[in-house]
Amino acid sequence: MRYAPEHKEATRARIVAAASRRFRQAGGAGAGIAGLMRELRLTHGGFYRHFESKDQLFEEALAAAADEMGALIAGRAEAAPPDARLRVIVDTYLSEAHCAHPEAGCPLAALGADITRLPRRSRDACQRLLWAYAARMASYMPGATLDARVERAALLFSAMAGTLTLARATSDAAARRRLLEAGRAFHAAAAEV
Amino acid sequence: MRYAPEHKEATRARIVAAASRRFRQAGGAGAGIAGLMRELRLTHGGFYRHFESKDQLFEEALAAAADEMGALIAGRAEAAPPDARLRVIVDTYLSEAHCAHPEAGCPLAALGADITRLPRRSRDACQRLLWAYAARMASYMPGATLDARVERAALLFSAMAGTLTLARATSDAAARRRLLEAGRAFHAAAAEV
DNA sequence: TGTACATCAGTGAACGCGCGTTCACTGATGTAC
DNA sequence: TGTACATCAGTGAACGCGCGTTCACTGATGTAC
Repeated sequence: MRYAPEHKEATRARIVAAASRRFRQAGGAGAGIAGLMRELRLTHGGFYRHFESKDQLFEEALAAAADEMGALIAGRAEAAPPDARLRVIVDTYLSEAHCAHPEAGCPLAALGADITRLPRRSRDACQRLLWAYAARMASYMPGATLDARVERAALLFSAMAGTLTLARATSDAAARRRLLEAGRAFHAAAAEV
Repeated sequence: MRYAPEHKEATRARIVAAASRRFRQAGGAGAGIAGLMRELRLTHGGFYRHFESKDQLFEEALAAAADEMGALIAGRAEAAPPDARLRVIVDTYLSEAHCAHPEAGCPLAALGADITRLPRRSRDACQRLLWAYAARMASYMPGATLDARVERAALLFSAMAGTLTLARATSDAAARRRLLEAGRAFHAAAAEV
């Protein structure tokens, strides 16, 4: 059947949004096209009217995740007084909520290792998205030059992503809470120089 | 045919060693039983004489990787004067060699995200291995109590694992080198308190 | 205004493929008598 | 000492399954005449 002209775009956006969640939840290999389309009450055959390949979807899902996470962090930071922003960023990133919900969280923590294993072409695209995400966070970082602030953002966020991953792998709830709490102090101190 | 009594143990060890490399290289989902056994010039059917499941192999491969990495870091640290050990650890971990060879490197950086997605039973076992790896590194960390040193090791190594993952995802060689170099300074400073 | 045709998002069966796992079998050696 | 049998690491075909991808088809709407 024929649909309204904005219909296709809306479906495409729904696919990207759902994929963004599912990839972060289950990993690049763990989330499949069929299950994704079933969630949206569509059939898997239609997928290729919207995307050339699963890799292309992965890239767009990663972009959406980086946008979402960037907006969340920027929103929290902007709402705080300037001298509290770094601490708010660290506290938000290493919160129990973020730890418990990888599907709504940082793509570097959830998908970083997957990106290292992508074919060259996709890895290049994903890498650019990751660094754009760091660049967006640069304005909240200390540093004399923009380059120094971007570098600082890349270091702080990658470091926090590692600690968040260890926390997510830690099944004991008390140990996980302790690690996150210690991580907030550790990374806040590291971020300040 | 019948084999010498030590033969089975030797084959098992070869499987674990190869799996440890392959999992770190390709990820938990990317490395399969058939390819692994083919590398060892065995057939995949024989695998189940040695292991109950792929998950069990993953646990043992992770243990082997943690042992290997722990021994490498401890060896480098022990060879350095006491007050240089932290810096040697950070320089070794964030070296270009470690970045270029995930298959011989830190299991937290290569497999951390995979561990968060394991079924509960396996995740518990893997989590214990990760924390034992941190505990082994604790003796080189500053801190008043053993708990504080273990926590510091967990924070430093998880943080460095995140930065290493970002470096591995960064396809531009110059940017990767810069990130690793800046990372060595950043994490060395963070580790010292 | 009515009719014929083009469009194209979505359908659902089918493709080949590799996965983890199972199983009947092989055959050299060790053990029992 | 010779013979019959048990052992068991490794073989290779087969299991069902889900994967990414392709494709002939559907059918409501828009367009051309």
